[in-house]
Amino acid sequence: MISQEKNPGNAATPGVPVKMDRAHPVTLREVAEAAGVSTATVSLVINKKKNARIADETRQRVNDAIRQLGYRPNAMAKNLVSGTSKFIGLVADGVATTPFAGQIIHGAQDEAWKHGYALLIANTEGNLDLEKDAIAMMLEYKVRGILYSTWFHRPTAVPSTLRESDFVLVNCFSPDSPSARAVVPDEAQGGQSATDILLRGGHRRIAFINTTTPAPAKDGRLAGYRAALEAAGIPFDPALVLEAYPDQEGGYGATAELLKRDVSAVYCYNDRMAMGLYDGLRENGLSIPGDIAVVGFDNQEVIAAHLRPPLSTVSLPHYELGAAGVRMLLGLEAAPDGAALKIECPAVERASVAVHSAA
Amino acid sequence: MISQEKNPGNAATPGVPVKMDRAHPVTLREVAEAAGVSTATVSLVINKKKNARIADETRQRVNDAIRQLGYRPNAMAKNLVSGTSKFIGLVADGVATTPFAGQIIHGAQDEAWKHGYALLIANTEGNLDLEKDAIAMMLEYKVRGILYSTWFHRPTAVPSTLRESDFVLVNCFSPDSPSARAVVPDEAQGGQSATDILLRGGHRRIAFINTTTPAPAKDGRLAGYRAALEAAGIPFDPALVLEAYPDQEGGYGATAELLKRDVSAVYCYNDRMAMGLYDGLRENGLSIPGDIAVVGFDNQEVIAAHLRPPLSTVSLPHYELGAAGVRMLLGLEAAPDGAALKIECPAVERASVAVHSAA
DNA sequence: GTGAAAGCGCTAACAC
DNA sequence: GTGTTAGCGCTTTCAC
Repeated sequence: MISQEKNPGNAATPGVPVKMDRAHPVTLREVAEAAGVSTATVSLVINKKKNARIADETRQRVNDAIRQLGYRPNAMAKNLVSGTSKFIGLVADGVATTPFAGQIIHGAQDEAWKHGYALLIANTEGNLDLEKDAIAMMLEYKVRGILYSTWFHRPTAVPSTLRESDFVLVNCFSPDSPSARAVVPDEAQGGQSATDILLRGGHRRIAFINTTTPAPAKDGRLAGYRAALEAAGIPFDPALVLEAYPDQEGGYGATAELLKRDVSAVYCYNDRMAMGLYDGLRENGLSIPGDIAVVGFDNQEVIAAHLRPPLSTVSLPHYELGAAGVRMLLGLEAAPDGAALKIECPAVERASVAVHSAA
Repeated sequence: MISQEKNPGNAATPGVPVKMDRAHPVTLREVAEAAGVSTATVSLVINKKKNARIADETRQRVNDAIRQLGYRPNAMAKNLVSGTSKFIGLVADGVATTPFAGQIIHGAQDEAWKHGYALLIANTEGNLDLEKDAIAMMLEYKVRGILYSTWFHRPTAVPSTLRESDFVLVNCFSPDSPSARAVVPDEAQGGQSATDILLRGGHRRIAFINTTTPAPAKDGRLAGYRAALEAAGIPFDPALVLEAYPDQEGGYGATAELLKRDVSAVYCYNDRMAMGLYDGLRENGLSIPGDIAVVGFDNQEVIAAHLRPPLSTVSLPHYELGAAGVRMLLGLEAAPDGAALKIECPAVERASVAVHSAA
């Protein structure tokens, strides 16, 4: 066991609060005694109450005592009195696990903090018992509300205990209780933006390598592709839509099929597929974007920004998802139509699509 | 504003706890009244006190009342009484931001949970004011202790307020206060393991592309490389150590220099460099691992596992760092020598090094 | 201007 | 076996 003093050498540093190393932390009552006033007065000073008619001299004495003793308010006591805590819970099925989705935590934490709330997190890794316990814990801490988030965009069931509190679904939605508030990425708009990058590059025959796995993203990204084509007056050709497993190997494996399609550009379901496709294309002696232009989806930084050439793609707005979740929870924002709030997936243009020489 | 009832249709579902939609949640006192016993009895039943001599029939009535009313204990009140909370704070300078370091949160959360603690997190993004506020908040919530973590392994200063609580440095260490408990990755062992993979592959002339940026990792990984060589009886040749910026571009850019060295294997400071090097090698018509074997460091999943060929590397144990941090904080584990606890960086062998045909 | 006192929801002595 | 009661540290009327 390592010995570790809590306040080494404070006594030797004049002017610095000297916190006694007592078992019990300094209480408001002790501050009051030290300042020779009542606890009520100290409370008023601390909370800077508007109509607090406190003599400047008194206020001064109290503040001195606070500094002297190194007083820290006890948030538990505070919350007990007020009945509500300043916590927002975040239960995640794996956002901490997966690389970029940690941004949901980040966005939620920033936004929560901005409004004076602290984040209480729980990673359930999909374990339902754990999830139940996590929610119970948050309920017991009287959280202001709970953000229930999934690491990839998908439908989900709302755990019944979640209803004992305010809650917002983040990156997921509940088909069973459509009235539940939710915030999700706008997959269709993203798919359209991705396709638009290619369209702006002058391409007309554009393939889409979709995923084989069913998901809102699969449908949404395809819908966006079709919408973009339609807006550009290009007829949809089902033959140009391939499917593959959504990772590097899938993208690589789709190369041969793709090359039979005689296209000048490809939009991949995600960046990982694009990464695999890069390899496949290269092996066939094709250059990007010269011979074929490529866009991905997700903007998975480690990959997209550093492939050669850097990959144009569309960003999955995890940070915004977390932040918007908090705002919805706090009633600062709502979906216009009462359905899920859709967050934009912004295009990120890099070098995998040549700039169109305006012909 | 969306209307959202908290307990839709409960009244229609017999057998399910009917939680009134009252402003005030159900209290222990109300449970006591409903069950016709005193609050003390209810408290005893809830906390399953060992020496609680409660009639089975009474216990039954209490439990029924609890279920009936949908009672949830108020953790704030509980903690107020006990004086300590069941929180562990985690302040991070960016673990939620960077891809894989979110695992620190994950590991800490799992381990904390295992011991009955909840995680209170704060991402400071390096902002010192925010950091101070975050620590203050945690102190006010009377956390059991604080994990102070950095997103990459580095020396750090210990904020003075941190000393008001128990704390453990995670993924960082304090040169100024060596007595502060800390847990860090074992870079030297990792470097040695990485080099060993190559050695076992039968390689003798092994280059090391180190980073240009000063960091414990830079020194440690080099030391490990030298130790492995020495253990294998291979003299250290400074000419085989190159330096480059630690990303894809850096690795790619180092290709030319590397090829002048006439080596059969390369150990890269990190996976991103290895990824860039793959491109460089390929452009020079060299195959991996046939012409040249490569190992990386970090085991950045999205990259390492999906390059072609998949990259052999060494894992940065972020999850373990977080978990060990919690254990140290709780006094369940300590560094043997009182210095920083070093966590192993396990080798992850994939296909970028050929298996040695035992000659 | 400031203090006394009630009470937030719970636990733990100590009665009976 | 079970009830009474005194706080935990704080906020908040309401007196003075």
